[in-house]
Amino acid sequence: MLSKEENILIHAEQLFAEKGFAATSTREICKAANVNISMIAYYFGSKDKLFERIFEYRMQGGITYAYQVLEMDHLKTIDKFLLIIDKYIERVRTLKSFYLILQREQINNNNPSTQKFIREFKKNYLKLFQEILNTGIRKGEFKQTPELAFLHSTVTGTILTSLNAITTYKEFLNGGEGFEEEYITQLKAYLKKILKYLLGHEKND
Amino acid sequence: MLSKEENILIHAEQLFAEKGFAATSTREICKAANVNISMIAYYFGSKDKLFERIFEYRMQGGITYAYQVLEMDHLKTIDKFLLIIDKYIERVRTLKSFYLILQREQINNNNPSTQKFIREFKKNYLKLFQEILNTGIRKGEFKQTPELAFLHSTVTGTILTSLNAITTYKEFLNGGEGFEEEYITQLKAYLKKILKYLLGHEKND
Amino acid sequence: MLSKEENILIHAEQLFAEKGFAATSTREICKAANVNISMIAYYFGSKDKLFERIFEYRMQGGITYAYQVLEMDHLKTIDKFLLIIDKYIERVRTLKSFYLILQREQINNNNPSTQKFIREFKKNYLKLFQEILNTGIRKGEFKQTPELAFLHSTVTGTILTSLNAITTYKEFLNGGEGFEEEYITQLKAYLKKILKYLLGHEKND
Amino acid sequence: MLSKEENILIHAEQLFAEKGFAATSTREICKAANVNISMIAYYFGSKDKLFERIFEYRMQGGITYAYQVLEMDHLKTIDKFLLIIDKYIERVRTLKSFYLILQREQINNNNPSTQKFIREFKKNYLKLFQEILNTGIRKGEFKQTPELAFLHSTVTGTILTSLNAITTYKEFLNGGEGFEEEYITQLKAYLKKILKYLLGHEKND
DNA sequence: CATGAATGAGCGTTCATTCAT
DNA sequence: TATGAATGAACGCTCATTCAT
Repeated sequence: MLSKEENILIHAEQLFAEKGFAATSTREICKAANVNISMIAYYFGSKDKLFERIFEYRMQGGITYAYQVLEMDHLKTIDKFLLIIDKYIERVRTLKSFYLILQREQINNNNPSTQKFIREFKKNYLKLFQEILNTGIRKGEFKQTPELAFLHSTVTGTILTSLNAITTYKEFLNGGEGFEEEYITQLKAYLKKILKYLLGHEKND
Repeated sequence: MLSKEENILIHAEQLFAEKGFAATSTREICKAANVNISMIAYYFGSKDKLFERIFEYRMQGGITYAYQVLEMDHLKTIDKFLLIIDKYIERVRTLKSFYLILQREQINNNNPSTQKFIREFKKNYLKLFQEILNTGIRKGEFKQTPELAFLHSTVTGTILTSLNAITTYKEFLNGGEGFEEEYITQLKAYLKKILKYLLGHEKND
Repeated sequence: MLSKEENILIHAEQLFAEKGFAATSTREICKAANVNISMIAYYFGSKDKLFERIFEYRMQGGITYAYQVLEMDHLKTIDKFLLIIDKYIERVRTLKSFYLILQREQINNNNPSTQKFIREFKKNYLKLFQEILNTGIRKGEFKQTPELAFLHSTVTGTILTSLNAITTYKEFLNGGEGFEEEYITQLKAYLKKILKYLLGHEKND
Repeated sequence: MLSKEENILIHAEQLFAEKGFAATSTREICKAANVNISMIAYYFGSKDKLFERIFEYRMQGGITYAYQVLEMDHLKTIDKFLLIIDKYIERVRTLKSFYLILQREQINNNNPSTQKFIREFKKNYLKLFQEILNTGIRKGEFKQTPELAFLHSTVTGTILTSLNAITTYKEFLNGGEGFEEEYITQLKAYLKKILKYLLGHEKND
């Protein structure tokens, strides 16, 4: 059972994802959440702070799983990387609305308080990627490393773009029942292939 | 010399790019364009129609260059592809504001009239890519083709993500004077490498 | 030690004095009094009733001292009058906040319940003044009496205006330490002089 | 014929006078002035600025008449003073609403922008009074001068208090038709008497 | 003679748009 | 293919108050 506060948060997130922050009115959110118009001020202080709270709520613990994976000593570095990417894909799919907001905020640059979050978030991912590359190189598993910025752009760009456009692609390709799951499986395989190539990893599957 | 109408269009585009459609007021646009407050209604009918007009204005002839390239018979298919991508990168950089709007609108799904444009735009690119792949395969230049959706996601995702985040990357990498041009050159080389690999193209540079 | 109820009362009085009734929120009062937000409804019923209660609280026994003075048979009537005025000045200074509220309410005429209080209060003072004048005339101490309304206006008008503006005057006259006490002493002497003149009282000091 | 702007101004002044600034809503003002709810923002920018504009509108040229009187060389100083006071009384009666607002603002001290006006206004009056006193003394017409602050308090305090309370006094004194005009005449005579006494002026009427 | 979450009306203001010229 | 005054709906938010505990 959701608390009233979380209830507002979830509905706000969904509407912000669909329409954007400015185009979503507090009245709309409250109507969707079936709460009184003054509850946003009551629980969050303001519309802006509600927006920030969504970021706090969704970003906490976002990257911790990745570091747990890094410590799994029985795995090869490439598999750690692929596992982290799988996890990232799952996260984007689960927190679909939030990742739409996140992408939009990366395009905007007029909300200082969320920019701070996003910048930190992005730098954490860049550090993580760097660490993986270093490990792979040190262990002799990776023969080369591409420019970090481009590797990151390809991984996140491919994942987000392909997930965003899934319905367009489905339509273009006349996909039917079960399209999405098959699509995700293929996406993972596709990324695996690209990464192995980019990192100069020996092929063994 | 810009016509009054174009003058409004350009300023509107810039503001929409910076702040989003809903967060930009018509007053703001008119102030920026230094025109009377009722000029938007006068020239475009409404704020919504002004927005659509930006799409019409910027999207016309967007893909025609690509088809001219396709007809350059002296070029190898892979080089045609790379030329088209280079041209696309230039276009994104030149029409920076518009591509920010475009990306945001791809995330939104609440503006039917622009969705129509975007969907058409995207399908045109998918068709173009398909055509290139077919040609390359037919001529024996490409040994394999990845799933169209993923290829498209990687190309546009990598380009847009890396261009959007250029300042973040510059900061993260402590880049100085001339960073951007070097960055673009490297991006093109990086994409060339990935594409050649994905298409099973023989290495010759 | 103040009761919780009085605690609210005192803080409300101070805030109403500083900002006016309408501009002071119940939240503000409760915060200042460090009590729960529903305590005003609990103790007083409503914000309006709290305001009325301040009037009841401060006006009770306001004029009783004056009637005690009237019975001091060893005093000359003029001295009774001056004693009452001194006492009034002290009262205005002690209940500074309340007298600010009172003055403002005399200007307003949109609060029926406080208007009732004020009208009664003012009439009591007019009656008191009338009684003093009658006594003085009867005893042959006063040779003349000015129009009651004007006498009252001069006494209260001079006192309240000069006390309200004390900081402005201090600034205008470059007053230093001890300015206020000296100012009050002079004010009393000034009023004494005027009253003796207006009442045709023989000078003897 | 009033301009729309002045129309709003006059109705706002009246409502502010009756109920105070905070207790008067912009909707109320617009309803009274029979204009659209957004006209306040349109003409004045905000409710606060409308309030300030009332001050600018009413205070301009407030004291100029007094200085014209000062230059009437055929008049005795005491008559100049009395003429200025008569003019002041007329002004208070004509701009009744504004003087109610003014008095309330003198009690409040939480509106910096009007405080500035009022402080200046008051200091101008104090200077004027000072000038009159100096002239009277220099010419030998005045034998003494009371403390400026008290003289000012008595003059303005008596006038404003007696004018504010006119209905209360009328009620208390069972006044009928023509009460007010008679009351004003008596007030002027009363002030004349007090002033002559306070200034040590020879009696000649 | 207490609490604090919750309410809904109303606040000042901004919005895209319309209208008379 | 112009103007700017004017409109009324909607905005985010604050208000005094209520209600279940």
